[in-house]
Amino acid sequence: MATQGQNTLLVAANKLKNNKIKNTPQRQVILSYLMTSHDHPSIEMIFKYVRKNGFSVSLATVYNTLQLFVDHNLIIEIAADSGGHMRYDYFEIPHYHVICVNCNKIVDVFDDSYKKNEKIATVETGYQVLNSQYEVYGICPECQRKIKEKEDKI
Amino acid sequence: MATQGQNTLLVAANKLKNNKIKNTPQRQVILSYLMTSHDHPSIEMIFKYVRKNGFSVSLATVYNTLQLFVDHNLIIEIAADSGGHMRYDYFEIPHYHVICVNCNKIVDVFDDSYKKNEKIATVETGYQVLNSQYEVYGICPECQRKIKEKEDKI
DNA sequence: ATTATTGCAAAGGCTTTGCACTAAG
DNA sequence: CTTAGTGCAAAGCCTTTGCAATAAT
Repeated sequence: MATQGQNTLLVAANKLKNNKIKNTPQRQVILSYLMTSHDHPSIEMIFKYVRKNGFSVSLATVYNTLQLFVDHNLIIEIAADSGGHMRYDYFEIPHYHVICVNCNKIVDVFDDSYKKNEKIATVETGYQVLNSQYEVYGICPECQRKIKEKEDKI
Repeated sequence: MATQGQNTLLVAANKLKNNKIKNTPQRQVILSYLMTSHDHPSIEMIFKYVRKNGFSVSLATVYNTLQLFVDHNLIIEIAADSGGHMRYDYFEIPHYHVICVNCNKIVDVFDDSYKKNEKIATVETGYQVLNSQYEVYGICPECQRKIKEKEDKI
């Protein structure tokens, strides 16, 4: 988790301006974090990150800001991890998430073929489809190794 | 939401026995509800349903029981609806969910083609894939109608 | 100058926990 | 008979809310 560079803050500031969202330091930092990291952070991770980078924030502001970004379709909420926490992700390019059920690590797969199912869903249900999400659950390579080590000891 | 028939309770009881889960009235009713309804109920819906059918339950038991069923892969948790509540679904035949962002109504689509992406995910990430979920968000036909009526009035 | 955002602290709501009672195998 | 499940109430945790201070355009 590197310290926020000045330039990514400017990119975020521009994104806010384009979306007619009032610029505040908190919003810039939160958005730039979501844009540049692949952490898929939780509320708490975002809260800590902003403070670690020398900005003031309250949890209330983090909640407000994320809701605002979701409403503007800048980011998406990802289904709760196994601790029951929502995770957030900047969502410009369609992709899906592969989630480790052991350590909750989330990685992206940039393949939008899952979106094809939206057409089928429209026809089958009559719903006016707005978007869709695909999530894969499994065990990450690191946890596979750890589990194997444990088993070998027995 | 029809009253629970005796036979579906027996089916549920058998399912529990096959999974070596101790049979209790609460578990039978909850499982039979999930097996036969297409409600994709929330915790609260399940709680009310069980009491409405003349059985005693506490919320703690509902939470315990659902966790138990999830652990035994009898049911799945569906991502929170817009009220932030988890929804539960009996999951024997692969299918995905189409969720109304307005009224939270959930319908099934019995098409398992989304599962194909699991192979891609395995290759791309090295994760040992256990399962995957696909969710489509949109507006149900009924809400489309309601929204149209409102607009026509303006 | 005007309007929106921030942040604190308190309130709210959902979920979990501990423990005594009761039921299942 | 032994082990496990249920249910109540209390505790815990996350999220939301109200309002005064502050910052953005």
